[in-house]
Amino acid sequence: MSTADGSGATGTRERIVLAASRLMQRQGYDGTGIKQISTEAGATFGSVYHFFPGGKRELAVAAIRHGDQEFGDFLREELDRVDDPAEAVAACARTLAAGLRASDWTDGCPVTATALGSATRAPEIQQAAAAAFERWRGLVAERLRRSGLPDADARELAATVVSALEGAEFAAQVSRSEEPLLTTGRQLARLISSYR
Amino acid sequence: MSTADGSGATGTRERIVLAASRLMQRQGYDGTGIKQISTEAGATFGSVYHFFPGGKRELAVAAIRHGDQEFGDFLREELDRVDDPAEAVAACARTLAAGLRASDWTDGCPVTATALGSATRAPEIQQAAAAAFERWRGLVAERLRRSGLPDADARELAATVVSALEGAEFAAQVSRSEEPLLTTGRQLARLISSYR
DNA sequence: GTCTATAATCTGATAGAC
DNA sequence: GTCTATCAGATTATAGAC
Repeated sequence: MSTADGSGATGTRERIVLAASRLMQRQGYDGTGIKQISTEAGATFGSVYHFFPGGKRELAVAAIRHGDQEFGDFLREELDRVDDPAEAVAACARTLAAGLRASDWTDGCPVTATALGSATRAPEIQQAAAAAFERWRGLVAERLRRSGLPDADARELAATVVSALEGAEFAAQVSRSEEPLLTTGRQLARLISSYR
Repeated sequence: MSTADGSGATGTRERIVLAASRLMQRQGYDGTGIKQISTEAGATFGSVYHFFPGGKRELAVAAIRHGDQEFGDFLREELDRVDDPAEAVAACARTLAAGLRASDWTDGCPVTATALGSATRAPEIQQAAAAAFERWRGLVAERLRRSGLPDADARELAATVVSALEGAEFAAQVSRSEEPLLTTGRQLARLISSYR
């Protein structure tokens, strides 16, 4: 279900956000033009400014919020698949690695590329990215608490897991190799296991 | 000593590379113009193309190589300051956090921002970034081996340390908080200690 | 809501004088 | 090696017809 009303139909606004998210994920904020976004979305140039009067900045914030949702859903699903939380985090890393390879190393984190570089100029973008990281940390922490970890430990571990996965995904992307993600996943599992 | 010949004088070429590295670190590849680089370097527009006939791409590769050197030197120095390798990695994270705050959260990793987004279009840039990560992993692994860790463990840990520090630095940058780096540093220290 | 035309500006890159 | 002028194209954004 990709629409708000659940009808399955994709409105113009939604297609624009989706295209912006995908393109900025690969090319960054400054590397992606509004013209390219509108073309990819099958919308006209004017439609973009009709739905996003704030222009590129407003569109980037919407794209980051979309990536926030997307990666959050991934984390929730993947972490619930396996009983052992340490093994669940390692599985996350493996799935991310497979996805990265499947996209020929182009589709990294949907938030990182968009926020990096534009953050200093646009506070709204930086804040949207910060909110995404905060939410992801919360999701992982919740999962760890559910496994019996004390709140303080769960929060520390969650922050480490999100940061490490983020960095490993970028390392894997530029190295064009699954190794950094797989290795980091294994070591994160070991770290989590040490708390029990 | 910032010059190749050790004289201390800064040539035009070197000033251009330095300015490019700093600006791309903050604004990314596409967000940084050659005009801005030449102005910041105190050089003329034509000088840039005199030293870098390959244009912006060639300049970006030189900027990444400079960042590679810079962060490599930092790692080497910082890791040699403390005897215990686990504590040394935590100290690295603390120093990075302090530097990030001191720059008002603008100066993240000198390689990440430059490579992200431009990597798909320019293979030379992606390769330069991959080489940087590889070198950093080697430096950390060497330090861990020197502390008595078996080669296999040292390599796994080194890859994890570099990825995690990278991700934590970005998380700290967008969150405008030292917390992600400090937390990740503590947990990496715990992980390393668990190997002994 | 959709679409086109256009304004105003900026970009990377080149040529050539000094 | 330094500097300036300039080209051709792309960029964000706006105006207004339909």
